[in-house]
Amino acid sequence: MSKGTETKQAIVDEALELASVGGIGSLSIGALAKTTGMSKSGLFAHFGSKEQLQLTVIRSAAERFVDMVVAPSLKEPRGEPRVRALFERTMRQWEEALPGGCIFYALGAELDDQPGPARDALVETQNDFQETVERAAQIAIQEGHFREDLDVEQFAFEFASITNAFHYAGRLLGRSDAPARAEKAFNALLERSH
Amino acid sequence: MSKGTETKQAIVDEALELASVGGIGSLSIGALAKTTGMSKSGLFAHFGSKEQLQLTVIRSAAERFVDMVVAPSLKEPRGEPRVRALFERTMRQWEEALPGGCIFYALGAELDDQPGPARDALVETQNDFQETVERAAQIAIQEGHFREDLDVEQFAFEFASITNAFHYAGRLLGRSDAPARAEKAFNALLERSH
DNA sequence: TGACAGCACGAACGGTCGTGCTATTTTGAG
DNA sequence: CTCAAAATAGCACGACCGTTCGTGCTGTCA
Repeated sequence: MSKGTETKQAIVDEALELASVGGIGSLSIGALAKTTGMSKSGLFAHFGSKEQLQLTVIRSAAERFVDMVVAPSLKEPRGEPRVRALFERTMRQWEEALPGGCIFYALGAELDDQPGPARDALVETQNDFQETVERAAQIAIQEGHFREDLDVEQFAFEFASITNAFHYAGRLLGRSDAPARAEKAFNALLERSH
Repeated sequence: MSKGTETKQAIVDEALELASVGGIGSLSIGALAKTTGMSKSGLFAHFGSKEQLQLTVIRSAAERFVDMVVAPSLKEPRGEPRVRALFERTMRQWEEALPGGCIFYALGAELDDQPGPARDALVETQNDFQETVERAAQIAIQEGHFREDLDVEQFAFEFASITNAFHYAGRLLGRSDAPARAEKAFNALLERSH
C-alpha cells in the first residue's frame, strides 16, 4: 500500500469515529485535520470535496459491516443458526466497533430528508442488508426451521426494528437492560416464525 | 398574548420544521432569521443563546406530542383501545405533523452521544412517553385485555421498536409498505399480549 | 544528474456561524 | 397623547467553514 492510500485510510478510520459520534454533518475538514495531525489542505487533497469524503466514509463503514457481520454470518450453517448469527453480530458490532455506536443509525436519521449521493449510498447499504436478512430467512424456510407461510419481508422489517430499538434504548435512554430486551424480542420473533 | 411571545412562538414553529428536516444541529440563527423575515439579532434576543433556542424547540415538540398524541389517547376507553390509540396516533403524528417526520427520531440519533441540556430534555420526554405506554399496558392487564404475566416494560420496548422501524423504513428506505408492516407488527404484538 | 510524480504544507479567499453592543422602532398602560 | 418598556434592527467581532493556490519536499525513473 502506497503512502498515499495509507494516509487516506488512516483519515477515513478517524473520520468514522468522529462521524459515529456527531454524525456526518459534524465531520469538518478542519477538525479532522487536527485529530489526524495534518494540514487542512493536505487532507483535503485526498478527497477533492467534502461530499467525496462523506461518501468514502459511508462506503468504508459498509465494508466494515460486511466484513464483521455479514461475511462471518454466512459461514454459519444454513437456516436459523445463520439468521441468529446475523442478529447477534449486528448487535455486538454496534456495541464494540465505534465509540458512537452504529454509524448507520446516526446517518439514517440524519440523511432521511437530505437527498444526495450520501443518502443514496446509505440507502443502498441498508437495502442490501435487508435483502441479506430476507434471504437468510428464506433459506430457514427451506431448511424447515421456519414455517412455510412466513412473510420474509415482514421478518426483515421486525428484525431491523429490534436492532434499531436496541440502539435507541441503550444509547439514548441509557438503559442497561437494552441487550436483554432486544434478545427477548428477537427470541419471540423466532418463536413466531417456527 | 403579547407581541413578544407571539413572535417567539412563530419562531419556534418555524424552527420545528427546520429541525425536523435537518436536525437540531442544522438550526442556525441566520437561516432561521431569513425564513421568519427577521434580523439575526432581533431573533436572537428572544432566546439569549443557541442552547436556549434548542431547548425551547425540544420542549415545544414535546408539548405538541402530548397535545396531539398522549392527551387524546387518554380519553379513549381504558385498556387495549387506549394502547391502540397511542400507537395509531403516534404513527399518524409522524406522517403529518412535520415535513421531516418525527423530530424525536432525528434528535435521538443526533444527541445520543452529545451530553448536555438538549439531550437531557429529549431523554426526559422519551422516558415520559415510555412510562405512558407502560401504564396503559398495565391498565390493559387490569381490564383483562392483556394477560396477567405480561412484561409491560418489554411491551413498551417493542412498542417503541415498531414505531422506530416505521420511521426508518418509510422515511429513509422510502418503502411505501412501511405503515402496513408496522401495523402488522403491532397486531402481532397485541396478539402475543392477550 | 535531471525530470518528474506524489504528497503535504501555509496562506488566503468569501461565507456563515454565534454573540455582543448600540440605536431605533413599536407597543401598550396611564 | 405621553412615555417608559419591550421588541427589533444595524453593525461589528472573532472563529470556523470548504475550497483554491502556489510552493516545497521526497523518492522514482530516465
